[in-house]
Amino acid sequence: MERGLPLRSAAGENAQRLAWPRENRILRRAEYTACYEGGRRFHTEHFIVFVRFGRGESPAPARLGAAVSRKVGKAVLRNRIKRLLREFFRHYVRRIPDGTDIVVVAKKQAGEAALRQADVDRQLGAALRRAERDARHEGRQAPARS
RNA sequence: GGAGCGGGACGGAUCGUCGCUGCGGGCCGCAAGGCCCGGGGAGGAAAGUCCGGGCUCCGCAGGGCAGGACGCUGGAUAACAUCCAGGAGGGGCGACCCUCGGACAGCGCCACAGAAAGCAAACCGCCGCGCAAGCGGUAAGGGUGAAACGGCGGUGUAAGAGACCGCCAGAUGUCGCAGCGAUGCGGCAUGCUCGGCAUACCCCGUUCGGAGCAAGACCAAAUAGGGAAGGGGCCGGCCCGGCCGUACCUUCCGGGUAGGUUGCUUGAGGGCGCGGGCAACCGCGCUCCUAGAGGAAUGACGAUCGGCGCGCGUUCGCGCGUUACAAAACCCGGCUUACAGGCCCGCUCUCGUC
RNA sequence: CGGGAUGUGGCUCAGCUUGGUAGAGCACAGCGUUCGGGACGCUGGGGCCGCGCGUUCAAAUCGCGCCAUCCCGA
Repeated sequence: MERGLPLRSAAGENAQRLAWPRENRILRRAEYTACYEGGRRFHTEHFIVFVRFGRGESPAPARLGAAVSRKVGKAVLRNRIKRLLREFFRHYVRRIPDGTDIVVVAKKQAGEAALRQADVDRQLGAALRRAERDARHEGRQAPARS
């Protein structure tokens, strides 16, 4: 709440719920590509995070997309990493502005390390704070691009 | 006690908080949908995708060739490369394990060594004749090799040889008995003893149509159900044969969709009992319902108790570490591979004690 | 879901069809040449042929099962 991240609702009115329903997911390939090309990129120890503010549509909840390729590991491990990413998003979605798309790509090292939820929270939280700060620094409010 | 063989079943438990999903019920809403409650929610291999089927479409799924797969016998089964029972050969002290058509149908291969590697031959030898060179007779012995034309003993001979005899091993033919059969046991005859490799081609026998749930069906939306070029199309690759017929297919240009429902989980299904069968398995009766996602749900955090290992301790207990492999994607039957731990049953060998 | 290819010295590849000797180029080491280096010449070392089992007298080669990497089609 401090640190400048505004407290917004995830989807609809219920701001108290910590959920991750369908409209909060990035599904289409074109949306992923838009994030890769139009978003800011941040590297953490185990992930590459793309953040794109201000998607522009009127009902625009924040969304998350996870990309975990087969280089990372076998199916069980890949599923677990995706769930850890969703769990982070579920907890932090209230601090993310509406219309923000986040795509997280797992690096190969993510499979080799025994990740815990705390590790994911720390890395992605730091990346999001930097994205928010850079966006304010760049000019006006965060959703400046169109 | 130690070492081992075969088979079977399991593969953490409970609670709290926050989430996901589909089912049932209730409430709100014109609707899309939302909220609340209840009870479900990964595996023995879900894996690799190596076989076999079901199901769906190709109108029907025909004949031949090509190609693939399989390969002792009998049975089980929807089917199989699986399973059960048996046979033969090989390995192991043993429990037990492994392998399986055909080499007088053809085409081939057998390096090096060796005289000679497959049908006939003779390097050193041995024997006879000859002064010698050499000629002839031999295949017992030597040596080479993965493999060398049966083995042992005798008769015989110039020296030798199944040349002949006895026993043994094998081959071929034939007969009898047992068995559904693979095959086994036994008798007789022939001195026949002329190899191996088909997991290289091949031959014989059996078997196989193609695709695959992104199969397929329905609804909705969208576009001019557009233009150009080529090909008649379909029935696994080819041929025959058949069927359909102005549709269909391919490529390019320019556009438009790529949303929802269904298929989707009750099935060659699981458990128990009885009966048949050596068994695999089958039949009958009762009973149970046990994931259905869709860029893809079963997770995160915390607590307690377990299992195993190590240390302190050695009654209790305490601390630390560890708790595997691996994620359903239409569904079954198998195979193969991965796996922390422990559990049960039967059996073998060996050591010690009584 | 369906189909295909490749694993051989440090690197890039031959050899596999038709089984017996693993070879080439670059790289490496030594020597020569040069005042020295490069280039060049000569000599040399280096391989469990991805892993396991099988067939065979004998397997990089043939058969089966795994592992890894890469590429197509829907």
